[in-house]
Parts: sequence; C-alpha cells; structure tokens
Amino acid sequence: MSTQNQAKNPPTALEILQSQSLTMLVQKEIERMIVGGELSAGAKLSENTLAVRLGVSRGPVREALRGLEQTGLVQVEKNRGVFVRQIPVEEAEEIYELRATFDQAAGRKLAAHIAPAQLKELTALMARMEKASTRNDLDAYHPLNLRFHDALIEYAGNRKMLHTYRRLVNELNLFRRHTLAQRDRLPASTREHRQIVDAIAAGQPDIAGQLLYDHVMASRARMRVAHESHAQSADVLTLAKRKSPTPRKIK
Amino acid sequence: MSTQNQAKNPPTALEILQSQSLTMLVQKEIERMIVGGELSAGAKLSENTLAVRLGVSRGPVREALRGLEQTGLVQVEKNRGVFVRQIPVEEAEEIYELRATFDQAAGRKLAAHIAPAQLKELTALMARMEKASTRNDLDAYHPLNLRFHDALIEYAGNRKMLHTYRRLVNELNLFRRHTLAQRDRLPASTREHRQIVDAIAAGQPDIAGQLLYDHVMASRARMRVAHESHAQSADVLTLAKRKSPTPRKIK
DNA sequence: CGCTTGCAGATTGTAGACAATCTACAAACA
DNA sequence: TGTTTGTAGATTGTCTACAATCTGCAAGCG
Repeated sequence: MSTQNQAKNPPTALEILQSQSLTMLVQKEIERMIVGGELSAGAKLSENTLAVRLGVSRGPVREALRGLEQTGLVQVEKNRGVFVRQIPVEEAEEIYELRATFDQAAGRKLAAHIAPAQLKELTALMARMEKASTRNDLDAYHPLNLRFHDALIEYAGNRKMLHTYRRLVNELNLFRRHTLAQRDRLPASTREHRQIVDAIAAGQPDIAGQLLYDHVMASRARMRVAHESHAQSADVLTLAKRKSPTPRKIK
Repeated sequence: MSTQNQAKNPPTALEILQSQSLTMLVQKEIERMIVGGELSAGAKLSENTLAVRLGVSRGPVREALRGLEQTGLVQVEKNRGVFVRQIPVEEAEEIYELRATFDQAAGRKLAAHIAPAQLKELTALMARMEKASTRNDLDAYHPLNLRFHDALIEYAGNRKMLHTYRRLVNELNLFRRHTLAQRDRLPASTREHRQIVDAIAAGQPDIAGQLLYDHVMASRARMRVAHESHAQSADVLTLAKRKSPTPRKIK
C-alpha cells in the first residue's frame, strides 16, 4: 500500500475497483470504528450485527476480523466471538519502549543526513505545537505530536520501519489513558521537541538519538503515572463494562 | 499466544480444542508450507487446491489467507488470487536494518542486567556455533545463529519486541538468498558473536549495542553482495518461474 | 435456600451453491 | 501474418443454509 503511490498518483477509480475488495473495505471500516472510539476496548463484535450494519454477509466480515486479529486490534476466542483487544499497561509500556527505540534510530539517521525540506517541515510542526502548548490546547497538540513523530520515522527512509511503527501506534490507540498523560506536560514535551530538532539540524546523531529515546521514555513514565493515579476507579469501570471477561467462565 | 504459557504449562487437549479453530490450523499449515520452502516465492495459492489438500472447505482457507496477508507472507490480488510474497532486495535490506536496531537495543539492556542462566545459555549457543564454524558446517550454523539472536531479543524482556522481531525474521525467510550470504564468513561472524557476549558479560551496554548493530549490518552487506553476484542468472530464473507477473497484463 | 442440570435461543464454525471476473485459446478480420 | 474479438473453462467473491457450540434462565433436587 504505502510502498506504491507515496503521496502522489491519486489512484484511479479502476485501480480502486481492482484492489478494494469487500473484505478490505469492511476491515477498514471496522478498524475506523475501533480507533475512532466507536467501539471501546473489550467490546464484543457480533458478526451478524456488523454484517447487517455494513450491508454484507458474514463471510467478508469474518475475513476482515481475521485480518484485524493479526494486526492486534481484536482478539478472537473460538465459539465465543471476537472482542476489541484490551491492552494491559505492561504491554503499553513495551510498545512505548519499542517506539523509543525506533525514534532513536530515526533520530540518528536524520541527524546524519536530512533533506532541507524535511527539516523545514519538522520545524513547522514544532512551531505549531509550541503555539498549542502556550494555549494549553491538548486537542490541537496531540495530533501534531503524532504527525511529528510519524514524520521523523518517515523521513528516516525505512518503509518497513514506518509500517511497523504505524501498526504499533495504532495498537496503542486501544490504550486510551495514554493520551491524557500529556496534559500539563506540554511545556516539557515542547522543550524536548525543540532540543531534538536542534540536534538533528546540528548534525549530532548520538545526541538526537538519545534525546528522542529519553523523550519517548519520559512519555511512557507519564503514561504510567496517569494510569496508576486513575487505576482504582478506572479499572473497576472497565471490568464492569466488559460483558464477558477474558478468562472463560467455569461453572 | 507467546504472552501466555511461556515455555511451560503444556496446553491441555481441552485448551487446544478451545483455541485451535480450523482457520488457525489451516493458517499455520500454509505458513509452514511457505517458510518450509514447499511453496516458493511468487507461487500462486489456489483456494480450491489448498482446501481439498487440507480436507476443509474454502471458507477457512480464505480466512487463513487473509491472516497471512497481514503478516506479510502472502499478497492478495483481487479476482486473481493470492501469491507467496516476493521480497525485493531493498525490503530485505530494510528488514536487516530494523533487526540491527532491535539487536542493538537488546544488547544494551542485556549488558545492563542479564540473568546468569541466560548468559550461560548464550555462551553455550556460541560454543556450538564455534564448533560448527570450524567444520564450516553452514547447515548446523544457521539454526544456531537464529536461536542466538532470538534468545538475545527474548532475554531483553520486551514481549512486543520479540513478537515483532519474529514476524520480521519470518518474513525475511521469503528472501531465500540471504542464508547463503553467510557462507565463507562463518569465522568472522563467530568472532563477532564472541565479542558481543563478552561485552554483555562485562556489562558494557554501549559497546554491546554497537557491536550487535554492526554485526547485523555486516550480515546485511554480505547479503547484498551475494544478491548482486547472483543477480543476473537468479533474476531471470525468478521471472521465468513466476506464472503471472505482479503488474496486471493489459491486452 | 443454594446448587446442579437441562433446555431454548442466539451466535459462531463450516460447507456448499451461485454470481462475477479472469485467463487462455481459437476463430474472424484487416 | 498479425491483431482483435468472442467464447469456454476455471477461479475467485459473495451469499445462504446447516451443524456445533455457547449463554442464560428456569426447573428440579438436596
């Protein structure tokens, strides 16, 4: 997908018909519902309900769900159904650590050689984040932050890394509380971004890499704190909302 | 899967029946056929043939193929069929670079704190590789090398990283020529392994990480050389063997 | 009163059938 | 002779139907 047509060549209607099978469309739609929050973590996905709602039969729905299982968005339990995956905090932390590793590697590469246009784009994103930060506008800040880090990986020029990174970030969306971790830490986060861009512009690979690693790991630490502070009430809510808990009931 | 029952608790027959749906079994079987070389890169996978051969209907086969598509092992072309993916050399290089990043991170962590039993296991694997190296026995060396690097990632203690790493290595199996790259380089590779284990044992994170990164990137360079030296004849063969080339024919 | 057991409804797993599309070959034409 | 076009066979995409399993509730039993 992203290996072809990178940000140019709008695919023709013919190509769309050729490549977009019902299954793929269904998969994208379900994925949209999940990451968009329409289906919350732990929710059960009924094949029949989805099929009726999307106007197709159960076959394509089942195939789409198999695909989503491999991407880590849903969890299939035989004869019981498929559920939106619940990411335990330990797994979220592991993903953060992986992201830190990716960002570190990207930072190194970019500091060694970055195209002027790319550096300009990073600087522009950073400027917009600084504005959002002064307004303490988390809703504006968060998407910019995502774009900033995504751009870092993209500019590093390893498509496999970019693909893997995006899959991980997508999965992390299932762990809702991580977004809130940034609240009240926008100034610190913004400052770190500036240091990172400066190190890249100055051509200091080790420093840029280390700053990025520390930056992401700091987000991870904030996420954990936010999780723990809300742990009691939030966990009770989560458990109550889930219809059938992961471990099979034994009567 | 690997998050539960890690190398203990042999799953009971009951748990097997509960978790193993036909689709999953079919998916594993097809995957085995692919990585085992029974189905070579570019080969077409006929739903009907697979279904008959495995004694099931087309439904589970289609679902399994959808899953394999997400893991990157096969490529689905609408109304044309699914094919075992062909990994271009550029993508193989990207995977090597990603592996290098993973190994670097794992080396750092292990040098900081590794359990004695784990260090002992790494040392044992290394000793067996040295023996294979003196006999110039690539068939014995290669699986040991895989286990060595897999153990490094496993011992680093990030299950998400391990899962991602294994998926990448699995995908790399589709790029056949990379195994041969090690031939005649066993002594160099073995020497590097010893340096790596020494750095880990000595508790030198930066050195262990750097050595591992360089080690994998050296494998990548050898792979590229091996690829280029066989490029002409091999590519002609590959193209001839493939029944329907990726770009759609236009009459 | 609490626990077990059996049944009814609903949901998932699988198979088979039909429609849409592609591929290949052969016939027709310039 | 080379190109185009039409058609037959095969393959894939999707739907419908049936079998297997699960869930929840109520009746029976201690």
